[in-house]
Amino acid sequence: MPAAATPHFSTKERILSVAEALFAEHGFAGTSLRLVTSQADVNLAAVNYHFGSKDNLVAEVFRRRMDEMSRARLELLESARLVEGDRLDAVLRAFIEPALALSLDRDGGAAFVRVLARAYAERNDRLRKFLSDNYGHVLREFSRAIAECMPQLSKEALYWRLDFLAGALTYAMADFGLLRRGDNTDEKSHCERAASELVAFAAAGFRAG
Amino acid sequence: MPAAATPHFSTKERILSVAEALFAEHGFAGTSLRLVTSQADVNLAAVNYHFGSKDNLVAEVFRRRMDEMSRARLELLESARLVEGDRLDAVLRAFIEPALALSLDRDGGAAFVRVLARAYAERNDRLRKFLSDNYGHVLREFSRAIAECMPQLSKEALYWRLDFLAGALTYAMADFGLLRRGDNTDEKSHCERAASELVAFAAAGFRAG
DNA sequence: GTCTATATAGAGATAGAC
DNA sequence: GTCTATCTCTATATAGAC
Repeated sequence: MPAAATPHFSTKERILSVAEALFAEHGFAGTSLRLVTSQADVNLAAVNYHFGSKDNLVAEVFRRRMDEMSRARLELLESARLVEGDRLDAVLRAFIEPALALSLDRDGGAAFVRVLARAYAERNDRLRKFLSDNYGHVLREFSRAIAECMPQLSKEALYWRLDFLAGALTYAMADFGLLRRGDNTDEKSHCERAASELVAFAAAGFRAG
Repeated sequence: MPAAATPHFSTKERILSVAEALFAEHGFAGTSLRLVTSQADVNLAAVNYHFGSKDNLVAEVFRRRMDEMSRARLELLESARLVEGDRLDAVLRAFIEPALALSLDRDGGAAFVRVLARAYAERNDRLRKFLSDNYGHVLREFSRAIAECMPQLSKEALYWRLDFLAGALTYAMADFGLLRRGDNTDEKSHCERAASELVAFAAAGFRAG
């Protein structure tokens, strides 16, 4: 499963894929470059050659997935704006489904969802600034779109509920649940169930009170 | 603010308080024992003397808060069972408010809420087993209580919604939001607002569809 | 119970040959 | 672009004096 088994990818790509999987499993600080390079079957010095530093490697792991996910979210959001009548469900699906798509992606997307959850927990200022600078506008777009669906909702309540949604989405997609679930369902239907449950849960939550 | 300023506490207590704050900020792997001992103003060897290992120190940081929080949750849950009519709001408050109380606690409880969020993101098997073994029964009690409030809800939907609640609670309490909020509210009302918003959001979510 | 000193290992980063 | 070798720093853990 590590990229060592796919030698047709460049050294740089192999490093990124292996780093993503290891960051998901051990965190950023808990993943050494030695572990990354040995699993990627490249030389230890290759990380610094291609990325300059461990911090830059972390940022590149994010950029590779977030650009695509943000594009997908904004595109679906545009479609949702065309929905007649009550658009809240469509807007929420536009936020949730690209994350679902990632977590169904064979090529490491599932690991990246866990990396995202790690990033939330990190107080690392450089990482937070990188994410906020590069992808904060996506959250702001959704904030605006939901506000248009729910004009009677106060700005504070809207922000809280967006936070609740982001937290629930990240946890559920990263499969951090502490209660055990039956293992007789395959990953695909598991994730699709999660997405539709979350859309229903969040839509009701946004419409509350 | 670090416990170095409170020398009336034992070495062991000072280590626990400082470790909690540093784990919240830098994570478990990102926090070295050297940083802990220097900020706690104790000798480097003291950690191994009092706790045996870094892993045991992590576990003790959890035990110190989780025992109390779990007791409070279960006690409030018992009270909620006495509520006439629709108990869902009371049950959810029993789950949410002890976390709120922690995050308002002056003596490091606020840091611990972030440590909890870290624990979710950790795939560390020892830590997950420790938490599941020692505190899993609390979640199971809440699962049962909510099922009693919502007998028409399928078991799968119940588990998903509990996951969404846990995720939303952890994120909101740990203040991980990426959208910026006004800073003109003090911490206490900020947290109380979070709790009441979350109770309303989650109650509507559980009642959905 | 607390200290110094150190054993042992592993980290990130870089220089310079190829 | 990739390698070996190594610098420098830091980590956890422990032994043994006080």
